[in-house]
Amino acid sequence: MGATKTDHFTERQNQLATLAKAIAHPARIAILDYLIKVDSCICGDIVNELPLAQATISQHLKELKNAGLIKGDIEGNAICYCIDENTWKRFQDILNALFDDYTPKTQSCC
Amino acid sequence: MGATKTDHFTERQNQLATLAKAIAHPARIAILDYLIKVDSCICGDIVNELPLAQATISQHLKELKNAGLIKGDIEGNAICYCIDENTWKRFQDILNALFDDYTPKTQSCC
DNA sequence: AATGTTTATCGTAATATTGCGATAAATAAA
DNA sequence: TTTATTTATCGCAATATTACGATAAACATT
Repeated sequence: MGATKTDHFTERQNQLATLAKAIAHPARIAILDYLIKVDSCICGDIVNELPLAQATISQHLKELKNAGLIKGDIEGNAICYCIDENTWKRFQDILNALFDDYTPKTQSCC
Repeated sequence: MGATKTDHFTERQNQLATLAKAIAHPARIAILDYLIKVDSCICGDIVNELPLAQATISQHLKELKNAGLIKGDIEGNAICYCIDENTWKRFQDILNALFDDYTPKTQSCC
């Protein structure tokens, strides 16, 4: 096997899993950190910021894009990346809902 | 290769990546959902709730436990699982910080 | 002691991820 | 047009993940 059985779970569970997987790698978090830090669309200087080969970073960018967390526009011979506000917000909402649902119990068996 | 270069990234980036990876699967989200829903420590009826084999669920539980998101106590011949409040809170804090850092830009190039 | 119940682990197979060099594709600059 | 610059993709190797049957381990029940 090795393939996740997505059809057995709810839409929300699958969505959250997909978004979480997108940030489940330090390099992709570093990319998002940088996108947030520079506070503007960046045109491909991520390669100089991270200790990874260009091909590897391009792949990570692709995964972030597939998950919808970032988007990119062509700008000359460079590409301009920035955070996708909508997906970002949805991600935040789903997580907030999850965290809100949990209330620490006073009487815990473990 | 195939192994992530954790040493090149910050402690926080690696921590967040590890926690995100723990919830980067619908089955593990379903487990957390259930743990939250029943609002008490559960003693192993997760197997009946999910459409997965017992061995598979045990493996997912182990991953959640390794990430620190849940903990389990032996209780007779069953095991009692519940959410680990501390890690759960830390996860929430790291994510909140990430989301707080981002402010949607009015002038976006993409 | 023998049997059942519950959870963990082992072994295995299928698939996914990570990383990078090489190369292609597209535009800019000369 | 030729040459750089920038990003994407291909192909490959190494490793990780997912899933499950079989089995072990631990305790409860009889």
